[in-house]
Amino acid sequence: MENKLIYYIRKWVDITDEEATIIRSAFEPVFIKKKKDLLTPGETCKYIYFITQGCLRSYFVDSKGVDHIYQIRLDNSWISDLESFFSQRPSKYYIEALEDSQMLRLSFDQLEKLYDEVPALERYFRILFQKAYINALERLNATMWESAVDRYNDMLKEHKDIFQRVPLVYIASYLGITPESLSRIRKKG
Amino acid sequence: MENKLIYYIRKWVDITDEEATIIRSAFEPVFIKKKKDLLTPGETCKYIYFITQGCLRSYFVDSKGVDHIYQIRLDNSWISDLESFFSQRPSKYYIEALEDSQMLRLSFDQLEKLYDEVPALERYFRILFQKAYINALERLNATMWESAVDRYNDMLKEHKDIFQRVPLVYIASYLGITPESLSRIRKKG
DNA sequence: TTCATTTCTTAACATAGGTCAAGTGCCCGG
DNA sequence: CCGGGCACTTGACCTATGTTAAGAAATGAA
Repeated sequence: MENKLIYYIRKWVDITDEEATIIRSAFEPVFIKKKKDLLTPGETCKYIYFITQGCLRSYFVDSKGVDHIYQIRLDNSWISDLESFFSQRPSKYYIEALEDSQMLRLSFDQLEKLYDEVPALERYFRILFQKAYINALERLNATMWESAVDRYNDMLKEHKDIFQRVPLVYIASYLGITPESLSRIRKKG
Repeated sequence: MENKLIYYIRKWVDITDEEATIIRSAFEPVFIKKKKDLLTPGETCKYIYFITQGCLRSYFVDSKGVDHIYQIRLDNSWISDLESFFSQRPSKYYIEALEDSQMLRLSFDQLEKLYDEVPALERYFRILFQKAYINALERLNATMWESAVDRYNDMLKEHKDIFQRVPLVYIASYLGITPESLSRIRKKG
């Protein structure tokens, strides 16, 4: 399980076996049951999580009580509320398991320590955030300027795996539309 | 001019005077006239730019010939097409000066070299991308779930400086609406 | 100072997607 | 193996924002 993490880190940066050992020991395995929350609003996000198995969503609830999902993450990716995590201040978001999930978590202090001990890890996160940022801008452009139909088709093409594991209500929210609209889009396609 | 850059870097990471000197000498000053392009689609983005004075926009042109602006940047911030820059492949975007602008530019190779010579700079960019990513997600949530009126008011509050320097057509595009809509919103408010 | 261009506004009409309400099917816990 | 509540669909109607078209106001180059 920790080796999976090392495997994914090594896709982007070189780390020695000694460094790998240091990294492995800084993480702590955690398990969460479907429908349970990893984070709730008001709480400070103490960890970043590497998902080794499972599926989670991040969302906020508006004044009318409606969920708005901005992230759905599957195995071998990271999840957290970075805003809360890096500022160590209360979060606005929920993070909830959509399946029973296994993760490796790393605390804020451990991460700061690791950056000094293993500079390659700081490079890894630099690359990770860089890619995440580029991605977020792409998604921003798509939500601003593409129709719901196009966004749906793009998602079908690039994230078929999510469709096989996540109820359509959540996918609709992630796409920025209502379940009713998604249903109509699917009917035509 | 280079000192301004060092000043802004030191807001986030500690660097020695020696390191500052190395950094300064890796950048090259450039000037661009209003309405001129720093980057056009098809071209590979060879530099990241720190704006010391001026204002620029990043945008793409859709199949109907309409501009869609996703970034407006003023003095003391960075601009580039990171997707093209980091992959060193052709860009999809324009970057254009909205005012006569002065910048410091850093090439891809120079940056890679700097990361090794000055690890604190890699930390700086890790933090920069991290913040940019958090920001992009906030903006994504806003465009998905807030009305145009709310987004306009948020922007008025947080980027009043842009309103004083940039024509409303561009601000409308940045907000994801038409100039006509923005005009109506302003009439009421 | 003048003319051309760019910027901004207004109004009438069009449409994508939201809202509300109801109904079907099906999964899972007891 | 039953029953309640999710998950999904459908239809009628609504609204925010886009589209088209025109003109007024501001800016800037000659």
